[in-house]
Amino acid sequence: MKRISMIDVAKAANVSQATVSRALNTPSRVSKETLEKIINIIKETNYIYNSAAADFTRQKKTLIGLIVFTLKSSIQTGLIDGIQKEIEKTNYSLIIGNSHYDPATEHRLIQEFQERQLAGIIVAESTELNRDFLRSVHKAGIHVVLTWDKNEDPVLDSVGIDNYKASSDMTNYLIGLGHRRIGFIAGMYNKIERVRHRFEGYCDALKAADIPIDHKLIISTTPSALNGKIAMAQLLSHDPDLTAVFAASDALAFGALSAIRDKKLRVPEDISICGFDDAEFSSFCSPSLTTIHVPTEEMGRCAANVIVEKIRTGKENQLKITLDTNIIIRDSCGNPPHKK
Amino acid sequence: MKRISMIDVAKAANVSQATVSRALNTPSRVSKETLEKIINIIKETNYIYNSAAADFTRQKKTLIGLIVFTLKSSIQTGLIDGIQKEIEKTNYSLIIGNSHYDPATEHRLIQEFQERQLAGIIVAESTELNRDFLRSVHKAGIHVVLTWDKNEDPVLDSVGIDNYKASSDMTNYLIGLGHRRIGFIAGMYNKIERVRHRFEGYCDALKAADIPIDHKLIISTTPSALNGKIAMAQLLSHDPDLTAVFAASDALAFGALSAIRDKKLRVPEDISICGFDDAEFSSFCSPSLTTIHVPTEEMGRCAANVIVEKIRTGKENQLKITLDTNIIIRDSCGNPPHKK
DNA sequence: TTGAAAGCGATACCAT
DNA sequence: ATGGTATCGCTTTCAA
Repeated sequence: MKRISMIDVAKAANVSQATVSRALNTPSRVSKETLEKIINIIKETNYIYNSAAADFTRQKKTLIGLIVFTLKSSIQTGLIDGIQKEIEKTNYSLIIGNSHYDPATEHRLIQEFQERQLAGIIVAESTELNRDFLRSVHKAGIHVVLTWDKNEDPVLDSVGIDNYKASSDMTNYLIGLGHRRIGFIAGMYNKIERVRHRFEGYCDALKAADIPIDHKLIISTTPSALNGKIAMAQLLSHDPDLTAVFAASDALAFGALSAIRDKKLRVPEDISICGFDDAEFSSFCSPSLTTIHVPTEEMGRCAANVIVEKIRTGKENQLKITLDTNIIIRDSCGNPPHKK
Repeated sequence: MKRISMIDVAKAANVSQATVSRALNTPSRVSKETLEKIINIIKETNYIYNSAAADFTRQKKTLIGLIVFTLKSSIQTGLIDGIQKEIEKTNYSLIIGNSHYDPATEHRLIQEFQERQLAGIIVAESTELNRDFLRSVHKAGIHVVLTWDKNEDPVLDSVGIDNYKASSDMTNYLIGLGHRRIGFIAGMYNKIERVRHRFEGYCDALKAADIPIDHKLIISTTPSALNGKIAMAQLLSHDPDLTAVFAASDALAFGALSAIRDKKLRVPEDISICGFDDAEFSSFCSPSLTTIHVPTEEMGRCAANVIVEKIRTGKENQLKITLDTNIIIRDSCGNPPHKK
């Protein structure tokens, strides 16, 4: 049993294939009777329109690709959700690739997306290693939007937040509370630009306050509650003078809280903790977490809108959008304990 | 500037297009010199292989669709991550649709996927309303795998867990601890099959223990920490006799813990709480959460493998796979307090 | 309003 | 090992 195609419908309706195509795409350009006849035949025959063939003929895909580092994070999920919500309003669909923090995988995904002739690619955090490649893809006519970080790329569009500033603001907040020995737990800042910017924000804020940077207080790890707990336990056992820790993601901060409880210390009386992201759980944990709110969903929506707009208009102007973040003060930070 | 196509490469290399195609797909069937020549030309000309056109010609797509109810849940994320990890080992790509709990949207997505000629569709929780449609899609040659629930569908494959049994086991555990007034907070069991099965498991366990079902103790809401908190606050203010609450998702349970803290009650001394899912945060919150471990990632991997296998072999045998769940006992459940 | 026909970019069968 | 060519299912110009 062969699959029914447009030509079969045309024959059955005694019209040309062109007319069937018009009936489906621009019904206003077909007479009422013909339209009705065609619609009926389609129903009778269970004809399924082949949008893949249409894309092929039109020489343009209706797919947009998204590349993320990981899917296991509420933060990425918020972004994806936002992107999805905007994309689904259009006739585009979203195709997702996961690079697992690996530049080579990311490269492969970009190439694959290019070969699939996608209309556009949103990259949540490309490593700088692939920037040249992305620029060449962009030059070849596929729209590219970088997201997550306020980005200096001279060619590519970007939609992100100012990770550096948010991080330095938060560090200053801790300094303002009186802390001098402030630990820092973060993702892999050697690999991920936005995390590096957070790290730089932390360092520069300390420098500006004449606090020396102590590398024993800095831990880089894969962001997860478990790793946050491990990192915090390590800091606590090595550094009795520590009075505050800035965890550059809420998942890490959440795990850190658990390590502190295990040591029978109190937050914020004995030690202050703050996070970065404003994940859903952060306002419900105990104590609730002081953190930086990141508008992940809005960021996703914005990135999606930018790329759809670019695809539709074909404009070449570069767009750089930076969304605001702000410190959400809750219960996990306070003044440092008095020296014993 | 026109895009370079295979025919251009062929001309430049003084061979036929067929040879270029062979060079790319089955290099062993091309002489060494020819192959080399072609490779060079490709590099020089920056030719990009058009896999969309190849899919079209071959009459089969290399895309697999996934439909989820929501992306905002670590549970869905685990599933997606698992699917992704297996899919990316193959030459298929994953395209994601979000139905937002809406059957009509789900219907639209299924249709869209069918029109895109996808090789297969994984549906994380279709509403039963769309089962007929899915069966027709399956009949039309697109492989379909249902996931999340042990499923009785007579035609479609499924990979899931036994939500009913897990839920009744957990309820029995609470009953075994001595609880008689057990609240239940869950997602929308009227709309989602797996949640309904959890609800039925709870009800049947109570019945079996001769505990009457009290609808004032049952709340249905959208799963999130916030809603869990709201629901728990409501239960606490209406029902002073309540000694335990079974939240049918960890996010709800997490919010419930927060509501209990606000009332200055202790867990588990005053009230026991258990969840469902075993989300990452559940072992790090305070108290750590007794819950049901769901192998989301494995479920995703398994669903992906099933669909890829079906696509490749074209086999028609129906597969029903049920993965095991188990109760993870942590610190949030205990015996009920003594009657005052 | 409708039809005829070219074309999109590859694959794959059949020859040579 | 290589080439010629029909073909996939649709869109789109040009004519009628």
